[in-house]
Amino acid sequence: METVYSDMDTSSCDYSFTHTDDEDSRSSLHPASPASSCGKPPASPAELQQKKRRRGRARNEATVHVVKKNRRMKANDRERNRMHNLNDALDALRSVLPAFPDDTKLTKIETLRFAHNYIWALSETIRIADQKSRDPALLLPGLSCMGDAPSPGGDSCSWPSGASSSSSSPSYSNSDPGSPAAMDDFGYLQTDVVYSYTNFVPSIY
DNA sequence: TAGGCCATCTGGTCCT
DNA sequence: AGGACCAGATGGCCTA
Repeated sequence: METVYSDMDTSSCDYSFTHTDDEDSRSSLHPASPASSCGKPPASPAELQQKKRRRGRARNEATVHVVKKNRRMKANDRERNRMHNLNDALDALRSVLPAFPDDTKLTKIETLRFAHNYIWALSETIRIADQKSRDPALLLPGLSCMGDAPSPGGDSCSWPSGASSSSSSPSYSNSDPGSPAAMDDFGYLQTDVVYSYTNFVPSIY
């Protein structure tokens, strides 16, 4: 794409710039046409004087233009860095989330939704464990898999709908079958938390 | 080839 | 005034 910068006094044939995206990175401005090639007859001293003034103004505008351009480039640079920081944070988030067997990198939106649901699952686990520690006799129906001995088969473990008045099921439930994380054999059984999480995965994703 | 995801640019707005 | 943040536009790459 080429943009023509000609916000100067065009009648003077001075300082008309062409600009391409490539040139942006090099911060170059090209005079499109030399001032002497306007094909006009020689001007009177008064006209020359006026022309000089106009050219001075054009130079000022050219300076303003260059300043603006430099400011834009700096802003672009900052924006780029900002987005890189954001991506680094997303990578850090991915790194603390359980990895998937097929090593598929979660997309940005998937990472955020996954993290949201994962946090929810963990807090549910803590809450239920806390409840159980206070009253061991308390057995929550539908959470039989949350005990001390998770069944590796991961059979009918599921999160009870409305297990608590203080908890709500994750709002981000993407059950898109085409999603890279929709997997069947997710066999990480390191802790109860992870176990409950892994059993939860099919429904949170 | 369409659709999804991503990086980058850009202009506007808000904040310090 | 300058930087941070945001959202829209655009183009490239990849995959079904």
